[in-house]
Amino acid sequence: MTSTQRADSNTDLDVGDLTRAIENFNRYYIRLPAVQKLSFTTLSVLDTLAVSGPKRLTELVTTEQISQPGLTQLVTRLERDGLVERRPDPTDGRAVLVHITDNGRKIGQARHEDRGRHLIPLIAQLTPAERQAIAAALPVLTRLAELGAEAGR
Amino acid sequence: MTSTQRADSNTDLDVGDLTRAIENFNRYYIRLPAVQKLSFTTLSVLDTLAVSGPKRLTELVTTEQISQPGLTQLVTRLERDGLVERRPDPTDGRAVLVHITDNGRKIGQARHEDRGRHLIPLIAQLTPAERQAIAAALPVLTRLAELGAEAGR
DNA sequence: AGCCTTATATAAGCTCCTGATCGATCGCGT
DNA sequence: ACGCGATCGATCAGGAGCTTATATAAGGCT
Repeated sequence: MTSTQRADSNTDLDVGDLTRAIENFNRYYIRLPAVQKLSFTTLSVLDTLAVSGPKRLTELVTTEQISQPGLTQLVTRLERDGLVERRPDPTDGRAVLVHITDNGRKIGQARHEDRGRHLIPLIAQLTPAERQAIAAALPVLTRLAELGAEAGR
Repeated sequence: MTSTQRADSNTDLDVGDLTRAIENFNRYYIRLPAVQKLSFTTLSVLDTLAVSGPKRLTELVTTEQISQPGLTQLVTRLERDGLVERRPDPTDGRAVLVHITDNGRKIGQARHEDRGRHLIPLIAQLTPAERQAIAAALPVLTRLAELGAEAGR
């Protein structure tokens, strides 16, 4: 296990170490049994709407990795299931604003809480120092994600 | 945003904070543009084989979230594309051992390296202290994943 | 008004998944 | 050694969800 990429020569954070750790963790985390079987794209759209508020279809197309017709169909299914609502955009007669409903929000929350429930017994097995290390890193991880989101625009 | 679940009353690591940070990061990380369009399941199987070595179909069925017929078909496609090989299990005439090929390994490696490449400029924007915090947490994150993998058995 | 552009919807076709079922092989009890 | 239930993997029919190509409708410029 040797690391090949260095972000900066005078730091001890190795990119290879980071991606490896993230992927190790996700290998476990992502495969946690799903409460409700929903496709990755579906969850991604609901998550985006929950975080960023109502969006046009075209806006969603740019953030989600799906074609525009695919998204139209997905939103139709989500609307049928009562997870989102289509509302006309008052400022543009062509556009549609997709709003998440309370039920739609619950989907993401339930998954979030369920995953938390799985992690509790694992965290209990860590030493206080280990818990401290993770806790200290979390804000930075979020900041990294924000930097990434900005870079993507 | 208040946290509701505490793993332990005398630690500062909150489960809600952890899942939220992980999900924030993944929201960015998972949506990095894919070099090659492959389904989530496909990548998951290749990853499992790369990490754990040759496996029976039935073993894979338990770790991947897919049905047995679905896996048989997936392995058939992967074999057609030269990413895995089916070999008979010498100890069991019914079983088949799925081996990953060099080309199959390259898929995961390419994605891994590509994601690292995306992270480098982000990491460069962090302060040394922030980098330090992440670096210190990585081994713990990996340990958490290991604990989770054990608990899942 | 005419025409190009933008936003969404529809249509046809393909890929990949699921449940049901089948043939082959294993391992165990007698 | 034989028979029988259990296990392993494959096949098949059907369906969900994606893609590309194209249609419809509204915006906006000249």
